[in-house]
Amino acid sequence: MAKIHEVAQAAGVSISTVSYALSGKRPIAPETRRRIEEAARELDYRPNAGARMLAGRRTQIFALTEPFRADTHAPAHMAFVLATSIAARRYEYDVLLLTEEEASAGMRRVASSGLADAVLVLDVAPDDERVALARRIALPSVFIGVPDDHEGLVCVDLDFEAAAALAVDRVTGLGHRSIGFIGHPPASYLRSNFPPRVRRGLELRAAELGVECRVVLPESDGPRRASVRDAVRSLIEGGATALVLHCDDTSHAVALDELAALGRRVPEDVSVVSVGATFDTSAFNPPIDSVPLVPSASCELAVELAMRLIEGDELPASVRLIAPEYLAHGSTAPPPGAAD
Amino acid sequence: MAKIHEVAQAAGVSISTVSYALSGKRPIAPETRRRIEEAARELDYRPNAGARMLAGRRTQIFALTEPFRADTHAPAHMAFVLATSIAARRYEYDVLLLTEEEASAGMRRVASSGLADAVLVLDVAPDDERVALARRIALPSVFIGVPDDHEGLVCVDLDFEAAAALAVDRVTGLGHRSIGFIGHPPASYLRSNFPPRVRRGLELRAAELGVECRVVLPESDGPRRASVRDAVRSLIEGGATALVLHCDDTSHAVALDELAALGRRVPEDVSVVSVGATFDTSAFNPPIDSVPLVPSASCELAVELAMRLIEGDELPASVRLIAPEYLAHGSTAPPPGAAD
DNA sequence: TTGAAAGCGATACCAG
DNA sequence: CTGGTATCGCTTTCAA
Repeated sequence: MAKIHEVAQAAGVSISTVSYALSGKRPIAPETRRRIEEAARELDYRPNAGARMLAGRRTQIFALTEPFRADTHAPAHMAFVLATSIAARRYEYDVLLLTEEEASAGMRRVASSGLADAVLVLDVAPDDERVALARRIALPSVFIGVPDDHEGLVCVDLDFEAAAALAVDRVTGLGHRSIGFIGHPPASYLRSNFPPRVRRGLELRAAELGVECRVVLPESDGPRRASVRDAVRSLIEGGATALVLHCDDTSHAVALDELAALGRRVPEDVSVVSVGATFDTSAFNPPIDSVPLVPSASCELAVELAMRLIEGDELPASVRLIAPEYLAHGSTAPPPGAAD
Repeated sequence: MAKIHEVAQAAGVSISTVSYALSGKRPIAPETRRRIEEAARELDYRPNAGARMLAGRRTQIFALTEPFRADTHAPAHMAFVLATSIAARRYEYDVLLLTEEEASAGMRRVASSGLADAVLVLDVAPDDERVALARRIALPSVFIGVPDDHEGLVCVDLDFEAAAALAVDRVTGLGHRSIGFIGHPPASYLRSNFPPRVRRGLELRAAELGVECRVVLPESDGPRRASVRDAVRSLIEGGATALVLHCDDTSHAVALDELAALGRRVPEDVSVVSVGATFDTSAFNPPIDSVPLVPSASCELAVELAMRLIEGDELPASVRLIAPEYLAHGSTAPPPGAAD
């Protein structure tokens, strides 16, 4: 824990010169800068965090609020936390965790104690209580996800509707006229904001294109994942030649397994596309086409917006939807019997 | 962001009195204290974090290092992070996240900038590089998990060997003479420190008691989780009347499913005990006895030890193993054909 | 291009 | 039981 004073002494300059040399906030003679940097390195000097916060009116910390809900999907959630942390480090920011009940009380606490410069809101619910809080506190905040009432907020998210539409476009373009959709469990459509958006995007585009579309929302637990299997079977037997999946990784695996059990090959007999997955769909057997939800994309944008808010930029409150991308892995083809 | 000065003014006292009243570090007249507390509440006053760190030489922050490894089990990991955060809040501490490459570089950074008062080390590998770091930095650290070389460190963990032994004791006490063990995938036994400890505890106690014990370490992915199913089948056909499980939740479900498929009832035909699970084994069908790994137990102890280190207590470097507990849920019974 | 010194907002010592 | 004030280590204005 060397202090700036020691660095100054070692380099034979004043402390203000050290500060400026290290922050780059004003020009320093090359030779002086060299001596300072060397001294700093030798002493393993880093500005004291507390002193910096106090004098610099910058904490270099983001508060990340994440209410681990009962139905939070752990792997996806972890990916977002990790992506946020990595994005933050690019700006020399650290991440402070606010969990559970603390996700709200903590926001207030952090705001009034000046522990963070901005709040990043994760795992957003449609009627999220953090919306009201974000409006009241002094800190800028960015939502990763879109609550129902988002007036005056800065939100970032994948354009889930466009993502679903992209999947529909793909298989429709290949000639499919009947699409089966396997979604999350029904309860998710009430608690989370994105499942309905995927569904809506799918149904809207299907209607626009005049293709048939059947939706099933199976429970994703239970013995042998029976309801996912049932869903696959009923959709296939109902004539679907393309399956669009928006569910967890295990349900993906079960669905593919059931297709195999039914003797349907992918993509020769059935085309399959995954929408909004955070896991690697190319690792399945066979690899599955995907319109993924990329945590780093959302989190990098969120962090960038947060930085601009911190710097005082007046960002227009708005929902920034990230354009989806289609990743082909060979799981789609024209439907069986299609004229080439 | 009210300051102490405003509170003092509102309450008609000096700022030092406000500070003392709020920190409780010296006696204050009841009436004075009342006025101060009211003023603080009305102004939503909280001491500025930076100023507090600087003047008080306490950051009220724990750094939590967690290198999201590729094979990190997300739900378990999340449970530990959450438990740590909750335990920390009991002492009015916040948690700063250090992930990825930052898990090491971040430790150094946080130590030399005085951003945290202590480091909590999660997801410990047998040959963890953070061990060497912990020895070099000025901050106290507590490991949640036990690295191979833990000399001079304070470590906290479940007594996995005792946990496994407890499971063996249970079924042996009921009359079982042949135990089947289904563990994590083989790779985990190299990368993590606890799977080998469970296995060792199991085999040791089985040997002591003179009961047969067969170990299978199935891959936990793959279509239909075939290797878990194979494991169950081969163990049962090999004569095992009791199954000890130390694997992820899905593998548990698959194993139970396979038992059902084989027509074996639990516990009438086969007894089942789970060891080291962080998930709720009573939610399976049927509910499964468990010697659980309780994140809150480990994390609360770790935080308590960290607090004592921060306060300057000279704790002896040591591995604190938490005694396991057996939770009965009705999945064990005497083996079929046992004389009552 | 550099230095001196005034804060930043608490804590805690020294007085009274 | 309460107040004044030095101090924490840095950033940043003001001056040279």
